[in-house]
Amino acid sequence: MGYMKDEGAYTPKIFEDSIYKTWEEKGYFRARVNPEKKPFSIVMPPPNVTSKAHIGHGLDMTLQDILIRYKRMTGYESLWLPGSDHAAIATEHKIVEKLSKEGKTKESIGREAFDKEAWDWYNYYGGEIINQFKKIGFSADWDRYRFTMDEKSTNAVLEAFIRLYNKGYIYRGKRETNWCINCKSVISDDELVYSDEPGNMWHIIYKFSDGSGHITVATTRPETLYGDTAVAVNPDDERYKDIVGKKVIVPIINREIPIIADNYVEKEFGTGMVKITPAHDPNDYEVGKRHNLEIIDVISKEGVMTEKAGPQMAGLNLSDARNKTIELLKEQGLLEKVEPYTHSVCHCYRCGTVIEPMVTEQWFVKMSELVKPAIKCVEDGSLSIHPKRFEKNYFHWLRNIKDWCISRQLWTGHRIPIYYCKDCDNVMASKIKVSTCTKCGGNNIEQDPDVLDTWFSSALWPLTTLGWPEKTPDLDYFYPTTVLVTGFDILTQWVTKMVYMGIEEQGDVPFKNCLIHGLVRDSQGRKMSKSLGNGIDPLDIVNNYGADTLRVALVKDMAMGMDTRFSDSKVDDARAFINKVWNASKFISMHQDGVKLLCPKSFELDDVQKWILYKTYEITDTITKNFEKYDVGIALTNIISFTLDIFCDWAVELSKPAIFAGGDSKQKMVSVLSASFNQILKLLHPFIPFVTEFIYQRLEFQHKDESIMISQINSFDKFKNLKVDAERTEELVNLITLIRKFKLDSGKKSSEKVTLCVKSSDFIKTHQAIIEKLANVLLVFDKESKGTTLVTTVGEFVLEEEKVDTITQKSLLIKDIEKTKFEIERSSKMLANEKFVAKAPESLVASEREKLKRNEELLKSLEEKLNSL
RNA sequence: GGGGGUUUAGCUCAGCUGGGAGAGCAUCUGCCUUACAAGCAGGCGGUCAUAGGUUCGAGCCCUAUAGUCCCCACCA
Repeated sequence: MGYMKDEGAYTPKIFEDSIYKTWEEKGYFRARVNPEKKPFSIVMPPPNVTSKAHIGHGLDMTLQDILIRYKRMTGYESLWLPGSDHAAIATEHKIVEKLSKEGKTKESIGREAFDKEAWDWYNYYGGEIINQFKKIGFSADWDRYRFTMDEKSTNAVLEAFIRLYNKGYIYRGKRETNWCINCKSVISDDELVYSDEPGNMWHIIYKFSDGSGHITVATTRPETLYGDTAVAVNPDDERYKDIVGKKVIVPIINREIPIIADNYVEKEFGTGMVKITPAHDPNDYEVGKRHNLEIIDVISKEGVMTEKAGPQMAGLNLSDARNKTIELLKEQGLLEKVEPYTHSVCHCYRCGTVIEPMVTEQWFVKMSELVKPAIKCVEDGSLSIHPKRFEKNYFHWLRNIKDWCISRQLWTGHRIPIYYCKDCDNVMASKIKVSTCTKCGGNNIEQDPDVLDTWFSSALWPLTTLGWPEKTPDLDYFYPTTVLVTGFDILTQWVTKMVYMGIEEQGDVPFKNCLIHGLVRDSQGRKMSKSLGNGIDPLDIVNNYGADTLRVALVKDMAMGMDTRFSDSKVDDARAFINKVWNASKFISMHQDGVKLLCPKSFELDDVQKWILYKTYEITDTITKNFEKYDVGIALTNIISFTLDIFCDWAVELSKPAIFAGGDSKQKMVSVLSASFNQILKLLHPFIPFVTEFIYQRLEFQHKDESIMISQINSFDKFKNLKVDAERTEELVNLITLIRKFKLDSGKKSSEKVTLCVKSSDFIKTHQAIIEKLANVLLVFDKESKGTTLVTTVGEFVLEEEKVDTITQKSLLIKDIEKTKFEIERSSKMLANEKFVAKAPESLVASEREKLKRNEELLKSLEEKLNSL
């Protein structure tokens, strides 16, 4: 088995692809309904079908894969359910773009041909991101791959719509909505992006209709004045008390409108007077409703002025309309002043176009009732959000929720299953195409032209992927799923929607836990964005350094819910770590050569072996606890530092004398090291699946499965009781460190083998070989010698020299004495405090007493030594 | 305007139900010691943002202040 000796350094390229292929062929990713095991399930947040994997997917999916793999190895039936999303607006944009290059429009080819285009698009891109995910090692059950537009999903979406419609939760209504004149669709409040932009505040004169003077109103959008139906003041505003109820004339179109009083107006802002344009401002719309004002829409859905704006404006685009309006106002002397003013403008999240508030007819989901159980399930703990603080965001969102606008004026997506009879105005909801009116029997039927918001299907995702609305065994076994992993940015956007839909349609939460992580930022802490060009392609990292390196670089040092930075140095760090594991495996492999492994329980263990096994138990326990808390990043840090600081730095080094001795002692030591390393590989596997599998296949273990992926992590608690014995090795480790430092302090090179004289003792004799090798010294027992001396709790070590270096010796002793005195003082102070002794835990007091005693003894020896000089 | 996060070594960040301040990188000093120079051994470096409070004991809990970041609402 010595074939790894010559394989050199860690080179993931050689094995990652073929390992993944084997896993897939063996069907290890597949989950099935298995009553023998407890289910653990995660529904993958579906990436856009047309997108490429970015570093954010990298983190999100890696976290999920880590959980899935860990649970698979700890006795659960582990299902990771993958899929992708049709991302209506994004896809529609791209198709329209493509058509326009071909000189076509969607209208020119018609709805049916457009659907075909969309499907071509999905199919063209469909596999791409999934293949990328496979490169990163994700162990999703690809056989269950689903798409939000596939037949089953579509059926589920229509089913849910109709159920909600029939229960009265879905209604159609005219509302002030956010209109994107580029997408030619309404977008929801959640899809707005605000940005502060410089503009002007125009102060416009409105004359009283009775000729008794004028008022001045300030506006940032003069072109909307044609839609004004009132001017409002605050009812408590003393300045304007007398004019409420009077009429003013809207400039240019010379329409008469009333002055009204409404609390919405702030006295201090601007002139304290607001022109009210219900058709094109959400607040004005509300004011208009309260005062029964007429709604005059002066901007069309195409973004041009309508005829209602008057003959001079009709047909102009918005910026021309504004310029023309200003010009006319100036001519008529109705523009009092202009001042620069920065205000926040909302844009379409997709195309960046400025949003026009507009009254349109849309479909809505009524939220007031749906939201109640969604709030309750987090309050009562049937759904836990990790970290807990994100509950606040969750509650705040749901408690302030508005009805959800679910219709989009697009062609991409699920078409709303509502049919209108043109003859009798009957409205019918149906999954299948309606051709005859259920009321009048007429055949003049039209389907609603709109499609559903993409989030509507996303909201149902945990249900649809498990087969809902059918009562499938999957749904029965895996629902509610165990945990949903996602970034905090879509906690409110998506998570809340799944929760209330899941409860409404299936009577239970869609997932019992929700794990929230942060954003991946660049090395300077900036968001990664196309415009900055600071994005990192995860596949580049995979190609250059391996998938395992990418995964570690993403997850290490990451605290859940916090943003994390990604940088070259993290990649280097990750790679260095994996290389270390690789080298450790070479060491083990080399010494396994010709050795028949024994079960560590089958022979008498020495101190070092007990320590190795106990420490392995301890790390297993720590990792288990952190996984239970979903502290994945901390679990990784734990296992990394165990591998480096405990296993590589000490276990391997401590084992060398026994191994080099050969024979029986080698056999036992290699058996113990192998058992421990096997456990390390398993604990590491969820994080670095490829390299652990590669190594696992090539090493010998007492119990070895076909693949590490399907092996089980045992608790190792059969070694839990070795704690006390293991402490002797801790002492040994401390001693070696002291001697190493002593050598350097005494002016010796670490490479120089020096002779130390020491009084013989069981402890030192037992570990002589180890001390000599690891500290690079030669121990001579019970020989009188003068020389610089190291005083320790296990004896004095004298550097054999002809002459004592008194200055060095003294300074060393004084340093040690000071340190020890400080320790003694600390312990004494604590123990002198009656309240501490009375109130602190007993074990803590006891260990403090123990320390005090030990240090007092050490101090005595140190002082004796000093006095003797 | 409302809400939340964050502030710990030069840098990036961990830190468990409160019980002696941690890691990596950087830096300094030795060393190619038969797994590993992508390495090993050792060192330097911190008033845990500030001010109070609770406690025998506070990086951790409470209050206030400041810097910084985010979310929500939205300014005519």
